Amino acid sequence: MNEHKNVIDKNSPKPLYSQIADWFREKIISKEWSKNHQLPAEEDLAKQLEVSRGTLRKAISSLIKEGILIQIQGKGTFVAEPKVSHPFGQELISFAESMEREGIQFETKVLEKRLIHPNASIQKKFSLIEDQTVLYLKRVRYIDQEPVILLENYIQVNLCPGIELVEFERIPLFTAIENYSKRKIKSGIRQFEARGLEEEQSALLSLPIGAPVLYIDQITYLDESIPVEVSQVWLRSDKYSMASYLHRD
Amino acid sequence: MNEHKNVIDKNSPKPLYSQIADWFREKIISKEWSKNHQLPAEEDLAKQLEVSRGTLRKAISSLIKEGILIQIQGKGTFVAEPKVSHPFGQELISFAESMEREGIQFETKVLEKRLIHPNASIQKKFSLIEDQTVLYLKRVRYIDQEPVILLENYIQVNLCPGIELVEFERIPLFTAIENYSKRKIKSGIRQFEARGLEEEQSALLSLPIGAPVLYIDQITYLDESIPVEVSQVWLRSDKYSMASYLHRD
DNA sequence: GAGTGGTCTAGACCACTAG
DNA sequence: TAGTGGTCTAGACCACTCT
Repeated sequence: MNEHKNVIDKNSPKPLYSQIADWFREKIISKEWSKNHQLPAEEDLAKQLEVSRGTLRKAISSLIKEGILIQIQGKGTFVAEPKVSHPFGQELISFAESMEREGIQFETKVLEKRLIHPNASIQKKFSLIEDQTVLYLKRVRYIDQEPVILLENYIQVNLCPGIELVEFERIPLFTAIENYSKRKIKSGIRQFEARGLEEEQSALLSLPIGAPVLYIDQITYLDESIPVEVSQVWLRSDKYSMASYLHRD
Repeated sequence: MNEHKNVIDKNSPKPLYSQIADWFREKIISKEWSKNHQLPAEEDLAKQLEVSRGTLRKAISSLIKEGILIQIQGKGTFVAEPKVSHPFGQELISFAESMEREGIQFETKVLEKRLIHPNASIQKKFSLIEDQTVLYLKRVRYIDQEPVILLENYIQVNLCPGIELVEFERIPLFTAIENYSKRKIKSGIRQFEARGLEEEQSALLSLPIGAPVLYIDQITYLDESIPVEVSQVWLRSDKYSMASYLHRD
């Protein structure tokens, strides 16, 4: 009768809508549901999954924001055609998480990792009043042996004690922050600019000085608008351009 | 008893949650609710507005995505501190709409407006098979007499007949598309890159050749994933950088 | 008319925060 | 313990699409 029962665990602390969304993503990534596939009607699907229609709709809604599903009133719910790579719908995911989700192979090289006193600009972003130390991280990401992303991160160590010991070659920064702070990352702001490469950066990204790159300034927050991480990212947009799905209410 | 009754019109075709969201925006923009102001509890507010808590939460949720409100479990709902300018939360709004909402004065100069046969790259984005004509628009936007944005738009005229007569100096493109197509714009995709200016563009934006600018490639869709407009935008990110609020579920 | 998604309701219980 | 948001339910009715 109920072939999907096993995928939903009502006793898990993870919300049902989130479990359902994960299950949809799997179906779609595995091509079990390929593009333009029509999903069962909401009412039927809700019955099969033994959840209310509202819960199901919350799951669908998050995938619409990611650009993975589309809904047309009177017709149905369909798997969207993939339009672009590297989408960052509304969901705050790190570059590493994004690449992993897309199945892109990459390597991370840690150039620097040390505790520093941040300059005034970083302090301001953290709303720091006292002169506290933060963990400074400088990394380059390679795809197919080519350098594509240069990242500088500043992490509030007092919010995640012990994080300075993490091997950031393998562990995604967001994972480490959530583990060591024992809290969840809640939101973030990304600001997009275009910049010409300076000498030091140009060597690291194998591009000439002055070459235009996407520059992203990011602040990541825990609950209650507590800033936990500030980063500056230089991105070769010839190799990895970023895209956003937008919707009009 | 009920001081807010007048703001919600249950007979309007506009959904209640959307009316409530507009009402919140007004309260916040007018500073009646200033930053860090705590909103009444959801249950109380729902009673005052004579709507269900679910409807109220849907309105709040859209403002959270825009970065205007934050919610903290156990504490309450608060007006967020403005963090950046030019946010494009989840909402698909045009550059003109965005600037208007922020109260930025700008001027638009139309450099070209004519029907053309688009090249292969544009045709592909429209998924056009036949060789149809589209309306080509080339505009520059000035803020404080300085050129800041260069826009090239390609509009499917057969979806919005008559749109070629619009005075685009005054009328926002999205408004014109919705009026002439008699349909609503539903979604869009923006792809961000960094590019160096070419000669012609550099003259229009008053920047040297090769200067890095934000390049945004956008496709706008009506219902059912019908592409109605394709645009290429060059943006002086020293004058107008774009920011996105992101949230983690 | 039958089938779909879009909106809305009125509850219920849980998780978290603070005094 | 009281107050807050977070999740979930089981319905209802409406708007739209297709035949």
